[in-house]
Amino acid sequence: MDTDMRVTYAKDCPSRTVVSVLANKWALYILGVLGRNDRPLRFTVLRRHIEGVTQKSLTQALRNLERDGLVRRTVYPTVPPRVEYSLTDLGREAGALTTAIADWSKANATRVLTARAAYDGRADDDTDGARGTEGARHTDGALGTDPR
Amino acid sequence: MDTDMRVTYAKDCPSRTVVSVLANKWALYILGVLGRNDRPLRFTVLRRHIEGVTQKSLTQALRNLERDGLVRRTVYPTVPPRVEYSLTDLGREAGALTTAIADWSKANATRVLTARAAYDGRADDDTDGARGTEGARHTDGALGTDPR
DNA sequence: CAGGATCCTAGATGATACTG
DNA sequence: CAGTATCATCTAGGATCCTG
Repeated sequence: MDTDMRVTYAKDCPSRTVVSVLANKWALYILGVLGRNDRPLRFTVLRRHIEGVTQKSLTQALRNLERDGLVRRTVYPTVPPRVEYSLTDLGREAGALTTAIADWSKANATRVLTARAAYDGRADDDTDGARGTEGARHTDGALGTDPR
Repeated sequence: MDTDMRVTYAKDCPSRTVVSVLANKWALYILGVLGRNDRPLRFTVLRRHIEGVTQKSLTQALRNLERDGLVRRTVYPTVPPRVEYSLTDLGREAGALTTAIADWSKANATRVLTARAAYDGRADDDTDGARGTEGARHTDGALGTDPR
């Protein structure tokens, strides 16, 4: 009867630190790509797989994942440089989880999008003419502007 | 041999829209809390469970989840108001996945944090005195300032 | 109690240019 | 190729005050 009083996710809980790493679009995609191929991938290849990511964001996300021991970065001192990324054991575990999310997202995208459309429809109704609820809610939504 | 050329996560892939919903700290926690208790929870209770979330962020996250059909919002027209949140079937599915992530995070926090410390240690070495790699990398890290 | 409306800023992201 | 460095931007999120 005290479930109303307990704190499930305490601020200082270490799990929060880890979650905040996984709760990242790019990190999710990286683990996904790396998890699906088990072979190490090069920076550029990785980037091609994750359409729309800038090299900066990708680099940053990779660094964070490397720092947290989820991704291994191997540098071959050749010229031109060759850097390969692969999952560590830890990363493979996490990757299984995030891949599950990506897969579920793909499988259920329609259900979600339908619900969303319905919700927006309702909102339009009782918002009358005042507006304010239109399409621009999320940042990432699938839009048409071409990848560049 | 063309796995190097294929795009795994296309920009217009609907899954990306869904992932961007789940790739959110607060959404993850909400699904987690709601998933663990199967009973509907009130706004304030929910908020207590997720330490550190502001009412704004919580409201926003809940709205998005409701919009996407993952969370059900029930309003009781009493005074004072009573609003309860619970998972839909869709939300329960997603919740299972995100809870898995939260659990894994909790279970492996040490491994991650250890790797992180090691990485930062190395960085400190070859950064010499120049600095720039210290503790402030991530936003969420467990800090000491009290919840308020 | 459960938010809505505002104001404001740190940090995330994008665009661009440069380099070992 | 695989970044690093910079500058401009943008906005999610925090702090506050208000209300049905």
